[in-house]
Amino acid sequence: MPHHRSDVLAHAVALLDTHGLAALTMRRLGAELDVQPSAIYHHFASKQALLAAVADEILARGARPREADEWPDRLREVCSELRLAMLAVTDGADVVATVWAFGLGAAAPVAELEKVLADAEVPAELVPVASRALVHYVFGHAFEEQTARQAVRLGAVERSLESLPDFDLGLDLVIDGLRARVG
Amino acid sequence: MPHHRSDVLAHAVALLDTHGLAALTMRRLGAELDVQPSAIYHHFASKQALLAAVADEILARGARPREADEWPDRLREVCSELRLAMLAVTDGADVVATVWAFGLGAAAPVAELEKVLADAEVPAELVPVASRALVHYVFGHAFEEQTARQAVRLGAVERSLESLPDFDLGLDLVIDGLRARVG
DNA sequence: TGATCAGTTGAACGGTGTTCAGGTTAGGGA
DNA sequence: TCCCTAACCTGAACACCGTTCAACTGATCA
Repeated sequence: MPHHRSDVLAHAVALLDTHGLAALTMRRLGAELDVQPSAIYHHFASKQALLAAVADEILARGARPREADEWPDRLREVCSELRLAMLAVTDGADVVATVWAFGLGAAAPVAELEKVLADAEVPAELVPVASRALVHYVFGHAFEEQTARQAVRLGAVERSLESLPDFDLGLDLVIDGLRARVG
Repeated sequence: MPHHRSDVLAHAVALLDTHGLAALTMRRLGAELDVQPSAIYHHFASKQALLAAVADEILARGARPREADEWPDRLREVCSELRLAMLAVTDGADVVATVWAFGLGAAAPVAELEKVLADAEVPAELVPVASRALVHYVFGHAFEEQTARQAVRLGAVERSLESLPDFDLGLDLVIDGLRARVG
């Protein structure tokens, strides 16, 4: 029974979530689809392209409505959505951050951050700086949180998760520094 | 002629710097040392352990004297040293950030950041938050800068490096947010 | 009926990290 | 001088990996 691109993508995300990034190989994904590994290349040009689609799918699944009016809360909304979307899937932060870093996808959140900043009275030269600082913080924090969470789950470490710094607190650090430069 | 652990490490850093992380293979490193790949396992338990040592070596080579008196400048010194150390070696940001994220090494800069913050009048619960926010920013910025730089050098992209956000500006964003919570 | 085309097969290529039993070689104590 | 120990290395193998390619299937549609 032939599969569509969306089937392959869905199985890839499921495999990632249940067994982690290390298990997301072309061979194993092929086995999951009852198909030879080479068949996947009919749907995705390379594993990188597949991972890019997986990253975008992770972000799409984590979409949430926008409600805030003020730009600081708007920034918090975007960053929080990004964080929760990545944390919702095993190794999601790793996949999304890597895909974004190589410019292969996952560009929507940064674009939205830049739009929010531009609509506020943030100086133009600060817009890329601030969006980068925010997204680096979110990626770094989510990756660290997810790694620690999985290390604890596997029993590798007993270090409690309470030692993880609070996400919103660090976010406010950047936002406050930004607020001091507006109006 | 037998090699020492330090020989292997030095060759690994040289290979990384001249040909990039993708070329840092046990087989290739063995060839560089005129030795079988398996010989390397006598000096390092795994490739991960080798990379951890490489990361620490990169940081050690980038050490610079401390001169600042005030804590904000002290934070700038530590972050700048970390950034320059990583940028000094091809794919250095990738290696150091990955090793740190998995808790295998490169812990010194974060420890120093935490010490500087603790010595200042920064509230105790803010110390881990702030050090994480700073280090995530430095890693993210350096990785992005290094990736873009190498893409340009390889002619893959002509996008100029001027579009890269200024490092110090983003750093001040965090430091200012921090300063607002002190004294 | 025949052509088209999305989807798949199965084998192969050239890599990767890692393991392991056994060999070599240099140095120091008896 | 002999022997032993420890450091270091060999060479082959194992179990994977991403990717390519010519050839095959099967449904859709003119």
